[in-house]
Amino acid sequence: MNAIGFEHHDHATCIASTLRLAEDNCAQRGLKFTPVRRRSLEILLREHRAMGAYDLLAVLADDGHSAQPPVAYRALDFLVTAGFAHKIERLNAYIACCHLGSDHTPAFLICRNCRAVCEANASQVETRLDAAAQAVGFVIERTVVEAEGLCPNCENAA
Amino acid sequence: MNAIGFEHHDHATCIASTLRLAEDNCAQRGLKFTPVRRRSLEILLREHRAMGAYDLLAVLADDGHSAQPPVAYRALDFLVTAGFAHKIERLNAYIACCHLGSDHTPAFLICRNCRAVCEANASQVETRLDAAAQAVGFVIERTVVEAEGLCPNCENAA
DNA sequence: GACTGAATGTTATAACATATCAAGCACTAA
DNA sequence: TTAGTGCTTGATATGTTATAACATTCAGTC
Repeated sequence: MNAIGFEHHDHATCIASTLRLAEDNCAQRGLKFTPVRRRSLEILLREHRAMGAYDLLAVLADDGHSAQPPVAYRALDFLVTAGFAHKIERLNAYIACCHLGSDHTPAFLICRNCRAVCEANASQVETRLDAAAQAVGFVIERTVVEAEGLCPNCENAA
Repeated sequence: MNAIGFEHHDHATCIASTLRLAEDNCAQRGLKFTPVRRRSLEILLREHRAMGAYDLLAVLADDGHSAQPPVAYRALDFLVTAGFAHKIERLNAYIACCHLGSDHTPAFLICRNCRAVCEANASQVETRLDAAAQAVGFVIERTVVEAEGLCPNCENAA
């Protein structure tokens, strides 16, 4: 498991390189990485934890963008569809993907205290579920795996 | 995996016996299985798929109960806490538990077409996640496993 | 320049959820 | 028996998350 989310790292570099990755990725796929979309991803990356759509909207509004909900939801929809961000269902919130570019099935470890989110790999989990689903004739299209608890930092602080 | 949710079964008996189970369970644990709570569970069992809180509320209102949101949310909170119902995070909806009484870690197969939900067992899934979480020092308290796709019925109809 | 399609702006509203305080009701202990 | 205690319910208000619908702008291109 990769513990990005709970560990310290060079955040400025992480943001810059991810944005560049996203840019290249869009160019390759013919997607339009517009200012709002780019800025939204940047905000999510900077925050580095689950953000509500309205939290994002507030920051976008400070930038001078329109402050209407669809602005945020459209940007988020683009980012999630493109694979640049994920929705955390448990929190009704969104987070930048930290394995951008690689096709992956994420699982999330969500700290109930500080809202930090660690993106882990759920491919093994999905394999198991898939087998079970096949047994009853169910065709899985998308899987949500989210664990809620205490991250190392909050656990130690308690 | 148990395919309750996608298979036909004697529904009237299933409802009656589950209600009885819940009743006994409450008696044992000193919980109050009040009319609203009982009726809410009955409605969820009868529907047998994910229901929004406001869907439940509408039915309760038809019964003559107060039609204010807290009525539904309190009942749902009781049922979920008692283990008689589960929340489906992906849908912001609720479903009656079909393994009432046994301590279990549910996984859900959610049909995106008909909203039918099959409650499967996720204990293996959780074991894997737990190991991964321990590796980064995360303490899991609750796990959400939800797969979205097409149930056998809708798959065949397509 | 006019057409096309995608992106964005804007208004309105739907859908989901909780805070707060008052009132009722069952249990119990003096 | 009655006063107290705590849980349940009633009621009002509001907060939070999300989308429908339609107008406008803008880049690309014929």
